[in-house]
Amino acid sequence: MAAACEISNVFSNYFSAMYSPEDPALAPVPPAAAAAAFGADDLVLSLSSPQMPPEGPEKASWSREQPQFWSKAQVLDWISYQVEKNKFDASTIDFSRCDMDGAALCSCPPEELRAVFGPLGDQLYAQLWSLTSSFPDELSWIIDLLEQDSTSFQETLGDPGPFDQGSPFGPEMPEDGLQPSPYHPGSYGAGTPSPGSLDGSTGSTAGTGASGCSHSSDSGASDVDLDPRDSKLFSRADFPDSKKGDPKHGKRKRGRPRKLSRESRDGVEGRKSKHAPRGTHLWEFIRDLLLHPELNEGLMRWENRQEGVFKFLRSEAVAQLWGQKKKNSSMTYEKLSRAMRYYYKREILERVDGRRLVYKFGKNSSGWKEEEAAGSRN
DNA sequence: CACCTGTTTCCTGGTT
DNA sequence: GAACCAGGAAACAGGT
Repeated sequence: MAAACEISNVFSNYFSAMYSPEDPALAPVPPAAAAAAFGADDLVLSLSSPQMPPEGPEKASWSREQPQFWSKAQVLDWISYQVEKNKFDASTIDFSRCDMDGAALCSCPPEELRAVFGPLGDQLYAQLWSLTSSFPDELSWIIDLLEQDSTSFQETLGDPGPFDQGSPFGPEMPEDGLQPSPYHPGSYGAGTPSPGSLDGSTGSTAGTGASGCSHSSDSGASDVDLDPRDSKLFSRADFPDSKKGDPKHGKRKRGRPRKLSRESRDGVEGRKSKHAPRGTHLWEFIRDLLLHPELNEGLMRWENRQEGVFKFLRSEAVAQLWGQKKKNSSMTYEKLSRAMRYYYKREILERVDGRRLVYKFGKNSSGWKEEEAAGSRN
C-alpha cells in the first residue's frame, strides 16, 4: 500500500522533471485528482472499463484521442492513470523507456511492455488494445489464461508433483499461516510474477484484482450492471445513499437485485459468446487453487491434505480471483463463502466447526486427494 | 419457454 | 467493532 501511495509522488516528480505545466491541455491529470474523481476505492483494477478516464473537469486529455495520436505527455498521463488505478508499484517501472508518443506505444509488442512495466505490461497492452479497437472482450485474455491453465492443469493432474507440498511457494508456507510470499501483502502478484506459464499475467490478474476493493466499474459491471437503477456500477462505497437500506426506499429488498435486460446489455456491449463453461464450479476453482500453487500464491493452503482440510489465507483475494474468473468484480469473500456454505448440504464440503476460514472437502467432491491427483482423473 | 442447477446478492442474527 | 459464520430469500445465467 505504501508503494501505491508513493505512485503519485513518483509520477509527479517525473512529470515535473519532464514537462513544464505550461500546457494545461496536456497537463496530466494528477493521480490524486483521478482518485478523487473515482473515489479512492475505485483505484482498483477496472479491467473491463479500463479505458474509462477520470471524469469531470479534469478529464484526461488522452481520453479524447486515439492512442495512436497521443503525445508523450498523454502517454505518460495514461500510464500514470493505469499505474494508479492498479496500485502498481511505480518504482519498478523503467521510466527512461516511457519516453514515447502514442504511435510508439501502440507499436510496442506485449513483450516490450512487459519488459518496461513488468506485470502491468500485459494489462497495459490489453487496455491499449481496447482503446485502439473495439476490444470485444476485455477480460478474455486473462480469463483465457485461467481457463487454459485450468485445462492444462486438469490434463496434467496426473503429475501434480511439484505443486503438491513442494510448490515454489511451499517453503514459504509455514504452518502458522503467516504471509508466506515474497510479494507484498495486499498487492499479491503485482510484484512477483509466478514462475511458469502464467507468470506476470496471473500476477497482475490477482494482484490488480485484489488490490483492495471489491468493486469497480469493470467487466462484471460493464457486462451486466449498467442499469442506472442498479447501484452496482456506482457501487456502495461511491454512493452512500445507495447502500443497503436506501433511505429513499427504506429497507432494501431482499435477494439479488435485478440486472439489466439482455437487450439493453447487448446494446451496451456486443459481447462475444459467453459461456462460463460448465466445470468451472466454485469448489473446483478452490480445489485447483489448492492443487496449483502457481495460481495460489499464498491465497490458501492445505491444513490437512489427507483429510481435505484447507484454509483461506487471504479470503478477499481469493474472492477477487473468483470474481475475475466469473467476470464479476464485485465478488467478495462474504458472497463466496455463502456459495461455499451451500456445498455443505450437497456434501461437497463439510463443516469445520470453530475454525475460521477453514473448510473441508466432502465426499461429493473429487480430484483433491493425492491419489486422485497423482493418478489419472478417474 | 419452463424448469433446474449453481451461483450471486442481500439480509438478519450469532460468534469469535 | 471488524471479520466470520449460518442460513433464508430472491434473482440471475446457462443448460436441458
